[in-house]
Amino acid sequence: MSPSPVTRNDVARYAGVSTAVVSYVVNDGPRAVSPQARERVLEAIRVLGYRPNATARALRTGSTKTFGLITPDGGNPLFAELAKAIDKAAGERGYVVLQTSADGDAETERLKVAELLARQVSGLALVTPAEAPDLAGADLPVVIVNRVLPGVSSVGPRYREGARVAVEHLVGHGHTRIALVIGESGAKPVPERERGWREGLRAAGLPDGPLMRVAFSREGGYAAGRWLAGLEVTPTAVFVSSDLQAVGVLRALREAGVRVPEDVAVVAFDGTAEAEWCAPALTVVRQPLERMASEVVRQLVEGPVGRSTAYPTELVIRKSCGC
Amino acid sequence: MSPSPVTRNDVARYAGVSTAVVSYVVNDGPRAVSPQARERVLEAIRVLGYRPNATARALRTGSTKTFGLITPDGGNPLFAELAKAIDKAAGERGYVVLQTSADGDAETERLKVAELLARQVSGLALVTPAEAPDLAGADLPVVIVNRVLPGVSSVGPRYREGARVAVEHLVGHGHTRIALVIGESGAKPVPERERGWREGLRAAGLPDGPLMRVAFSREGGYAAGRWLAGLEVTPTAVFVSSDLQAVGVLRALREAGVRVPEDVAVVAFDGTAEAEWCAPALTVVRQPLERMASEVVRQLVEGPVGRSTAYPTELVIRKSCGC
DNA sequence: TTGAAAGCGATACCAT
DNA sequence: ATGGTATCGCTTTCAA
Repeated sequence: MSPSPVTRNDVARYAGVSTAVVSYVVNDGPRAVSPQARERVLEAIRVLGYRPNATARALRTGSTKTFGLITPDGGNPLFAELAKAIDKAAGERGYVVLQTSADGDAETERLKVAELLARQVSGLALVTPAEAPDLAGADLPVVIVNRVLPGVSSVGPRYREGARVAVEHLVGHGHTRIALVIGESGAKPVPERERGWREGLRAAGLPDGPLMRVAFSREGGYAAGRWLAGLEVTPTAVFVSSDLQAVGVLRALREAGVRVPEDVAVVAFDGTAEAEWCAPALTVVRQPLERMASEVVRQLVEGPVGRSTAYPTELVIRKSCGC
Repeated sequence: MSPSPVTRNDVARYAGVSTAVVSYVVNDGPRAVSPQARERVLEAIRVLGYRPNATARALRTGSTKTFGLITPDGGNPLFAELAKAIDKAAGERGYVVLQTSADGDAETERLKVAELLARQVSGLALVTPAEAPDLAGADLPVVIVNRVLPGVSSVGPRYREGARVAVEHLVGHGHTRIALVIGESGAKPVPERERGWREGLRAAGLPDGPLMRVAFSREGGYAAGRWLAGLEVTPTAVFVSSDLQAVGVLRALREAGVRVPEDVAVVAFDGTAEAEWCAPALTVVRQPLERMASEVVRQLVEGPVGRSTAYPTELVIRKSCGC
C-alpha cells in the first residue's frame, strides 16, 4: 500500500541508533551527529531504501509543503501555461501543487477550496472569476492571480498599461477607429483592459470605437468577429482582451472575407503559444507568466503582501498588426 | 498556520462526547451513534467551524486520496486537456491530483516521482516519454497514459487504428502519395501511428509516401512542413502525428504558397481545441480523453489491470482534408 | 451506544 | 553526541 513500508524505526534499528539520530541525519539538524553514526544511518537508508513519509512529517510540523491552485479551466492554454510556471517555481522551493479546475463556477470553487483546505495546503493560489471565497478562519497565505481584488494579495499583469500600449501601437499605424473585444468572467466585466483601451484613444484624441463584450473563449471571440465584420462602418483595428478570443475573431473575419492586417489590424492580450502560431501570427501584449509565477510562489512561501502587485507586459510585434 | 486550528478534540469537548463519537459521526461509522449525540456533534462542528485534517487521517488510514500526475509538459494543450479530464474524473471520486511537468527529461522525472512517492500519493499516472521509472518496492498503482509499455498498465488511444482510418480517409479522397510527419519523444520513435499509416497505404495498394521524423511540437511540425514543401515530388496529402505538429505544418505550407486542402490535404492526430480553430480547421483523429481519463482513474482506484487498454478514436471531419 | 487508548511516522525537547 | 518520549490529529479496537 504505502509507497515505502520502511519507516524511520527500521532505519534506527538497522543502524543501531535511536530514531532521533535518524531524524537529525535526515534533516541535517537540529542536533549534531557524529560522523560514524551519520555514516551508519546513511548506509541503513541506502540499504533499506528508506523514504521519509511526508504525510507524517506534515502532521508533525504542520506544513505539507504543498500549494493549491484553482483555475476556472485547466484546459485554457493561458491557465495551463500559468500553472506550469507556478509548478516550476514551486518545485524550485521544494513544493508541489495540487491543481484543479473550478469550471468558472463559484459553488464548485467553494467545494474545491474546502477540499484543498482539508488537505492542509500550505498556501492557495486562486485564479478566480468572481470574488475570492471566504477564507476567514483559514489562516493560510492566499494569493489571487490575474485578477485584482481590493484588500487581498494579488499578482497579475498591468492590464491597463498593456492595453494602452496596444492601442497606442495601433494609433501609431494611423488607425482612428479602434474597436474593443473585451471578455467578461462570470458575467462580470473586467474593467482594466477596457480602461486602458479608452486611455489610449483619449491620449490620441480619438473617440471610443465600437465595443463588444463576450466570454473569454474562442467561441466568444468568434461571435465578436462576426459582429465586427457586420458593422455599418467597420473599424480598421481591434484590440482583443485575450488570445483565445482573438483566435475566434480571426476566424470570423477570415470567413467574412476581411483580411488581417490589411483590412483590420488586430492586437491581443496574453501571449500564449497558440497566438504565435495562428494565421496571421498575432501581435500580442504578453503577460510575464514566469515572473508572475515566481512572485505568487514567493508570497505563498514568505507571506502575502496584502495588496495587488502588477507586472509590466511586453508588446510582441508579429503579423496581425500590419507592422 | 494550520487551515483549521479546530481539532476533533475541541469538537468532542464542546459536544460533551468522546473523540470516538465525533469520528463515528464524521465518517458515518463504523459504529452507530445515538440521534442526540449525533445532533450535538454536528452542532459543535458547525459552531466551531471544524474541518477534519486530511493529513492526520492519511497518516492513520494509509491513504492520502491523492494522485500524482506527471506529464512531459503541462503547457502542451493535449496534456493540459488530459490533465483537466483526469482532475475531473478524480474529483468525482473524492481524489485530488498533484500535477507536475518533467520537461521530457528522464532524470527530472525520477526526481518528481520520488517527490510524489514521499508525499504518499495513492496512485501515479505517468505520461512518460521514455520508459517507466523503476517503481519496484513502491507498492502503489501506476498507470502509463498515452504510451503503450509492455508489462505495465497503460491506457491510450488506438494509435494504429486511428492512423489507418486517417489514411483511409485520404485514400478515399483519391490521394496516392500520402506523406507522414511523425513525432519522436525523447529521441525514441513512436511506432504505432507509423504502422497505421503504412497499413492504410498497403490496404490501398499504395507505396510508402515520404516520411519525416520531428519533435512533438509546433516547431517540429514547421520544420516538417518546409521539408514537405521542398520535396521534388510533393505529396498531395499528409498525415501528421499530433495537432501541435500540424499547426506548424500548416504555417510552413502557407508560407510556401501551398494551399490546404487544395494542394495538400492534412489530417492530424489528437483533436485538441486548438486544432479546431486553426486555419484551415484541421480534420483530426480525436483521442477520447474523457473516457481515457475515467479509465486511468478507475484503475488507480480499483487497481491497475497490468496490461495496455486502448480506446477507439473518432475521425472528425473539418476543412483540412478537403471533404 | 459510548469511552479509553493504542498507534500511524516523524520531530525535537529534555535528559544523560 | 545520543536516547527516550511526548506530541501532531485521526481511526478503530476493545471494554464497559
